[in-house]
Amino acid sequence: MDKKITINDIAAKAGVSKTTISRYLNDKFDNMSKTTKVRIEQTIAELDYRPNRQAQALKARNSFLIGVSVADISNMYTSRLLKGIGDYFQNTHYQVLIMDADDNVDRELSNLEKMMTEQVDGIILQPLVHQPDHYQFLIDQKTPVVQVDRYTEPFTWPAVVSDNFQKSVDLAKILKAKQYDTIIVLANRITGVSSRMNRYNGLKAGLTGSQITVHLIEIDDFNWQSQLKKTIVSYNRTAIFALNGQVLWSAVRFLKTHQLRIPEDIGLIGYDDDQFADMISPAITSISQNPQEIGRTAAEKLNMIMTEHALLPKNIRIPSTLQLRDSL
Amino acid sequence: MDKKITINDIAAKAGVSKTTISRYLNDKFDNMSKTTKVRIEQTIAELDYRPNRQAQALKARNSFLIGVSVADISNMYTSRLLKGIGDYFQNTHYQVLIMDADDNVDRELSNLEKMMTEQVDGIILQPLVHQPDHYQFLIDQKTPVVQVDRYTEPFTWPAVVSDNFQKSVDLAKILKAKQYDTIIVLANRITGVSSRMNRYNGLKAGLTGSQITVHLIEIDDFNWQSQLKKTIVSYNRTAIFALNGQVLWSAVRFLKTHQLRIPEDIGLIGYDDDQFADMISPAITSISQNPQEIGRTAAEKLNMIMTEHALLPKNIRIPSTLQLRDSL
DNA sequence: TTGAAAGCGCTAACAC
DNA sequence: GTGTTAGCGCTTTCAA
Repeated sequence: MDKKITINDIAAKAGVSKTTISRYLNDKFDNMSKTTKVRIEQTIAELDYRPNRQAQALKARNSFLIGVSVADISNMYTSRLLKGIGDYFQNTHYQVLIMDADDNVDRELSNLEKMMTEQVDGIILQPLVHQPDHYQFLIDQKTPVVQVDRYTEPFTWPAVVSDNFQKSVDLAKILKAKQYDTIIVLANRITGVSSRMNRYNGLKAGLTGSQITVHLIEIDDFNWQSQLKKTIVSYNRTAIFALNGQVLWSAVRFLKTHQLRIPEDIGLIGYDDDQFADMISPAITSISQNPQEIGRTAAEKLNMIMTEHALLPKNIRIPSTLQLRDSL
Repeated sequence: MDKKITINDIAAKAGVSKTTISRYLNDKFDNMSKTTKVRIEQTIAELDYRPNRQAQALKARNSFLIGVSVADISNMYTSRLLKGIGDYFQNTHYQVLIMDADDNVDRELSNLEKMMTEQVDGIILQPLVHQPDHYQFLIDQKTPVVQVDRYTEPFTWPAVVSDNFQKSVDLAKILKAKQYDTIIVLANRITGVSSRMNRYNGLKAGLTGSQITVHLIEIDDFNWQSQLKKTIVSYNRTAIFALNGQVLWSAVRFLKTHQLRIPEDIGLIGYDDDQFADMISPAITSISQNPQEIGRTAAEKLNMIMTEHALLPKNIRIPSTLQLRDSL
């Protein structure tokens, strides 16, 4: 690698002091002669000089780095979330440092530690843990944080989330109208994940007063398949509510394996993955979130906190939409 | 935000010079008294001090930052690629700066410029453009680069890719055995994208000597649907070869809309998205890549170049697998 | 076993 | 209109 060109090289070559170069770099042309400006411009172009961001950051005492901690980078929800975040920061002077917790609490913590040593100016966090004191060091450092998809409780940082509870209440109405007697909620471990809890609790809330029973089955349990089978055979009209895209596809695969017909033998409704949900027969009724908008909004809010010390509401809810198709 | 704790604060509180603190931070305990070490340890814990990476980077003259430029962050291939890259660098002292070109050449260039000002130590690039001189400034700066998924030509940087050409040759054999008379290759614009070119050319190469004709239809063309329809009706036994996951699903949707049965009316084979490919009826035969391994390997190779100035082969091919299902 | 001092690339207060 | 100088937080040489 060549020796890097620095501000001193430019100053020497252009025959001015580095202060003047710095002024040029920061658009302070008020008191700069046309000739100087042009000469600096040429020199920079000639030497293909780029100011060193580390040095600028050191001086400015902030890094212009944003940390983004996601639960698992390898699913569609996350991809679209990151698209939204990236689109927003694209037009700012912030760079985005994305870290994947891989659904591992220790790794998440280690990632957040790394972000702190990188001096990130703010963090967008999809928390793995529900208790905010787990993130005590972030609180202590007073780092600006915006949560996405889920939140910790009691309130610590604002969160941009889907309208999970309300949409499940809406869903409950439909389920009642369709005369189901049992709903099986199929999910990853829901304890401590606010989005999943809200979907589950919303459904139960919407169902109160009806005769419909709700069973929760977590696919992290080794015997979820036998649990599921047992529950299905015990009731007449059953529907499965799959709390996210990956679980939805596990459910579809399960029903296919056991040759259960949708919706004749069993109803099915899922979250996410709507681009595939209408691809199979029958098309799956699903609740479609807007992760890109969640990401964009979270980025915008974080920027507001960082630049204007804005005070935000606890929750900002981005609407999702219930896509009625043929599986209920 | 509180005043940040610096090495000086620790030095003052621990009653030693910052040199000693620096030694502690860099594990240089050879000549350090036990007492000093313990006192420093306590002071750091007490003040919750974290060394400033910008300052370290400035001094060390490298940033320990890796730039990753992806064509489009919002698809499964990319997610899994990033998972692999992240997993590798997780255990190093490098951080990963991911930037999304959003399939936009200008934005890609702007992203790469930003990476350079961030002083990244190396770049993993999924190039949008085939001509290396488009990336001339990276060449001039002698930045270590490893390409993924695609490559520029003539040779400039090593690339970690799927065995695209060979797998298409294999596919051609199957297509011949199944007595198709026409293959429609459905793709995004293939010019300048080496992976797509290799899939297309591999198919043609494998088909030479047979009577089978090959049609290329690019779904970026506004009238691709009518082109596709026209081509299908002109032949007897036609199969569609969809060159990536997104195109595959466009094809499935098209066939569904036009009520064409797979494989009776038309054969179908696709790339990627194998987790959904066996979900629909009939299950779709597809070529399944290993993007996570591509990412991991690229990261590893880049690290080798950066640390040992390793010389790498032009191409490192990660095997993909042909998943025979029911759509041919 | 430890410290003083210089310097990484940049910015900004102050001077002229 | 431009330059001198100090300093951001850290590492490292040289000296003690």
